[in-house]
Amino acid sequence: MKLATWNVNSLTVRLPHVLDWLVANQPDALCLQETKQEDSKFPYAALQEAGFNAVHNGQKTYNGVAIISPHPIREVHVDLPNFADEQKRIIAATIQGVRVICAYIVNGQAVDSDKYQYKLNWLAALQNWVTDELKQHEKLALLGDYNIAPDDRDCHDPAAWQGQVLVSPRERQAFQDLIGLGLCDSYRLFNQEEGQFTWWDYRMAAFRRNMGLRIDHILVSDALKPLCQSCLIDKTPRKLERPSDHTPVVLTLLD
DNA sequence: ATGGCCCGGTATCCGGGA
Repeated sequence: MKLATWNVNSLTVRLPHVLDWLVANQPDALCLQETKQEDSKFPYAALQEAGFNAVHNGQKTYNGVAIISPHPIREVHVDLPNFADEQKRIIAATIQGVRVICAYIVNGQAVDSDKYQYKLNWLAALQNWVTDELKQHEKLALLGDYNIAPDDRDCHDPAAWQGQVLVSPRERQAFQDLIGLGLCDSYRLFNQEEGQFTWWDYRMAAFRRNMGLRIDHILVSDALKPLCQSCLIDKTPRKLERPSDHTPVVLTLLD
């Protein structure tokens, strides 16, 4: 089984890349973030033509999440319960017996901003909800754009980023709190290197210079951990014309 | 040569992303 996550930074712009990637990689589930479109604009027909079902929780201009799969998509859930939020950041579904949660975690902008506090509150609500989901679904994967680089290894210049949003101690603690639920960072099961990134700024030739962050993650429950075969960052789409600034992360599990 | 972006909206810049 192959699970993947990709922040596409507008599905309207990136649909050709997504379709090409789906055909080439044939994932069992692809989680998208930042579709930036209402449900009525979501390209169900184009995906169907390529052999994929999809569910979408979208809004105009901002945010928006989707799960795409060639299999039946069951038990669909949107948004965090007990957390009033206009922003569309969560969609979950059961696919081939695995609970797949697609999350677009808040960016936070700057540690002294209201958006940072919203990020921490949102993460606390996520923690509560995932706790409940784990009680109901032993095989669970939490995929998405976390907007958190968990460790200094996951940042191209830890000294320059010290204390900034995306690497701040409180955000990293929230990430570790998720790990504490019995999840693990599947990428780090296979690779301990620094300089392994999933996002590079569009500016400053950051991709060519590998000035990036590892902020897109696939966390898996204890029941899935022994089934993990590989977890890879696919830089191919980042090299295309008009790329997303994020690139896919792909986890392969034993069936 | 060390750095100069990209997206949507209804805009001819601005807010947001990270």
